[in-house]
Amino acid sequence: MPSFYVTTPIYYVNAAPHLGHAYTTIATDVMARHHRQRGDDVFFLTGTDEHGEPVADAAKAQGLEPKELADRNAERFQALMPRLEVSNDFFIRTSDEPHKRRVQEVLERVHANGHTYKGMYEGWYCPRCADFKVENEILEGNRCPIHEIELVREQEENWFFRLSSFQGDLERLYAEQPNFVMPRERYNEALAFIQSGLQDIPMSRARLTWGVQVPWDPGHVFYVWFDALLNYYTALSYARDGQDLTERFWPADFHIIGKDILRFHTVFWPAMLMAAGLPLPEHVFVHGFLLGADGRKMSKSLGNVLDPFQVIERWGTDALRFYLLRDVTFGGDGATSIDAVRARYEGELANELGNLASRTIAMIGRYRDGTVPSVDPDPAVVADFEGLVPSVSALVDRADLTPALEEVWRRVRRLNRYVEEQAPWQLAKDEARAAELDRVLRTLAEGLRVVTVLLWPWLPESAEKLLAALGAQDLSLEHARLDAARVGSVAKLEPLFPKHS
RNA sequence: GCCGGAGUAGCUCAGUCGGUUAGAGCAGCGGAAUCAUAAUCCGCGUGUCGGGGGUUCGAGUCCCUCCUCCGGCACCA
Repeated sequence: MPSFYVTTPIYYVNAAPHLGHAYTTIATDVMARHHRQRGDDVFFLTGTDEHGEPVADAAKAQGLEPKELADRNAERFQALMPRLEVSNDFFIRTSDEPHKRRVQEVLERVHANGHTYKGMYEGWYCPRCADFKVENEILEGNRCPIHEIELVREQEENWFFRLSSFQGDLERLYAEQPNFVMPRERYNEALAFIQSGLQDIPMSRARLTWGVQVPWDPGHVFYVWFDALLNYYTALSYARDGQDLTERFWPADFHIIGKDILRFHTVFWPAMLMAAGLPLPEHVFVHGFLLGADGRKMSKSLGNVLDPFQVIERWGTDALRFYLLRDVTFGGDGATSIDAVRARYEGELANELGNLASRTIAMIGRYRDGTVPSVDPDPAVVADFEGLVPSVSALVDRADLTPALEEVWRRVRRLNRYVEEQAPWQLAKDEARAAELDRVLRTLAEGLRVVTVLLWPWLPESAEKLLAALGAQDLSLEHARLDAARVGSVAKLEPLFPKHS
């Protein structure tokens, strides 16, 4: 049984969950569910990133300990998962003790392998924040973005990671594994960055305590990215009590990320693993940004933000999942709006799929008392479904989730067309054509079942409801064929995607 | 400035290695049907494929150049 290990980024607990978090998580969930249907041994990880200065600062501002703030916000992210119908196998928090111990082990190895050194970091420092500021956040006149006071030039002794020494190895990795970073344009972007020359990066902070302690120099904590990236590796060691899943699942098949964190995942992360002597993930897939209806970046001040919870309340979680992966090609940027959600919901989920289910079940009920005739399906439709499963699988393997969905949806449309072509209500009037009607109903029942099984990763809730009505709950792709004859009798079903809600 | 991306029908976009008359969905107009959540199905597009130049028997698809827009430019998570 092939294993499949897929991850979302871990979400920084300084912000509240929003559409962007939902988007990445849903996409990753679709991949995980699809692989489970294939019978793969799947592990799907998500979680929260909790260390670092922003959390420490925010906690201080609210009069809390960092851990208290992290607990509070991590809970909100954990609560998000069931609301999105997300089927993660574990939820990691970087404040977990086993995570911290494992981070120390791995980075101790990086240190022992000679990839670190003590150096001097010099930068603009805010005495009030007790922290360094980076060039692009500094205000005009060299002032702190928070306190607006003048910054001073200061130095701090830090541990550095010899990123520069991995330039050749990284270039080789990119040459040998052209699918290490996908899609192509992101590969180009990452490679261009590598080729432009890599500098060593600080890997510890001396002035901060909210983090993972550097084992060989306890006055320091690791810079948060070193601790955060390692979650993908550490989680496997303690996600299941008394079991270490590392051998079974490492290296990861896919890290799904947004383009805002490209550099960390496509450059620092593989270098870090190389330095620790660990195998590298197969693929980092970088998706785009969801934009406002006006095609601009979503922002509260522009008022163009799509609220995922509003969508869920009005149309349900499946509608959100479907919309996000249907209307915006996964990988690229795309505009989003509540009107577009409604259009997809009514035009496709309700009118096409929902109505196909209603008319199919109703006709089997009306003409055959709810029992699907035991005859062979129509060869013409069988032919149109030929190769569907392999082609969807191949697309999901490349994280082409939008074309994969389109591939299935074409069959939904095919079935509605089939109803019109055959006009079962005409056949029903003529006893002599009973065999034809039998075949049409069988074809529709199985066709509906097959598309529903294939749609399950995108529409888990509705698909399960529909399959229950068809009395065929088997989700495995092995039986996603028209001739599998799984549907025996059908049960009445309320509209799957009601309108006016 | 440098790097990456985008510019294709009213709207949103797809176009893999360059190859038959450039596609889909939506919206619009016309029609058919009545099993169904009045849901479906069929028909209807004279698009300078951002501008210009080049390579080629042949370019939306490769090269050069220009224009417009978006994003990134490392110690911010």
